[in-house]
Amino acid sequence: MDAVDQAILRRLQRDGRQTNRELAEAVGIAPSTALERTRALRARGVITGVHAVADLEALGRGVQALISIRIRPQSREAIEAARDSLAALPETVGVFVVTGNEDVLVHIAVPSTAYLRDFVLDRLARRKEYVDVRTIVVYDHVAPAEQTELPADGSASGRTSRG
Amino acid sequence: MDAVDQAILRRLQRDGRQTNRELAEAVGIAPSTALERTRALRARGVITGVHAVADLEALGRGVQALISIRIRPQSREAIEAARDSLAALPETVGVFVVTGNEDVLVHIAVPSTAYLRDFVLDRLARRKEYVDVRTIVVYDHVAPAEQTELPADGSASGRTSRG
DNA sequence: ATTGAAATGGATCAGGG
DNA sequence: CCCTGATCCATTTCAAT
Repeated sequence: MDAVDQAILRRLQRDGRQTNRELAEAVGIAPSTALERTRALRARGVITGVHAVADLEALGRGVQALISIRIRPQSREAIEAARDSLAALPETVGVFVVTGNEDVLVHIAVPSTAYLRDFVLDRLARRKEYVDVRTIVVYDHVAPAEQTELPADGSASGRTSRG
Repeated sequence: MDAVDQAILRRLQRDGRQTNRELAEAVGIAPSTALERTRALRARGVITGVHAVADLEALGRGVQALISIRIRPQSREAIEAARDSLAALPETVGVFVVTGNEDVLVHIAVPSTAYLRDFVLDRLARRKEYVDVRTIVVYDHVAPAEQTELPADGSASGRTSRG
């Protein structure tokens, strides 16, 4: 990942549909080179895909929630099964498998609070393998499109050690 | 949003770089029509953008966490300022503004647990306006690319009322 | 690893159903 | 609102550096 790769990645995260020519000109290389670099980023698994993003409000899903769940039994199999089954629901935006008091956190977006209630009560709380189902309403969710490599050292201001 | 719009949205969420021709053939309309439909989806705000997605592991950021924070004062201004300031950090993958005991939940991805420690202690816990900073490690995070409209009624199996 | 040029194929628009 | 067909332009390949 040299500076050119980083610039390409940054620009494609911002706009995944810009033409290869624009991209090449913006980063100062020939179109054929830009194409090869971009392909290499894909081949190395740095770029996993290019996706259109839909606005959840525009889809009539203006109510968002995070639902924490403990899975029983607390085995790898049960937790992975829960993760996949929850991720497959059309209401689901994301699933986190986490440490702490809960095992998974499900981010969902639904049309209304009535829908939210039915979803939680009828589809989650009823399952014997999901216990301690707790709902947190999400007022707002922002997700920066640009994800970059990080400098090795995270402390921009003030380290633990001084020497 | 008729069936054609939904099919277009679904396919562009899966692959935002497929050609307009492929798209048109897949959904069974002419390329010019597909172009117009796609533009309309953008114009209506259903499609907000097309973005390349980077693999956090490949970026050397294999350690993820969710950090819950209470904001003080608990005013709109303070919470929105915190949200924007947290979203602007290069470590941040997403920020949730939530109900409950905490005000915001920050999803971050960093290179190591040492980095995580420094980030939490030096960059968050030091701020007087962030109180009750709690870290949950994320073992796994999945986010389905496809987000669709939902049927008006969420209870696929078993309703509260019967008649 | 990068480039320039040639050919293949897609985006786009006008005109008509 | 949708399609057909023509033009223009981007993508892609490849030989050479």
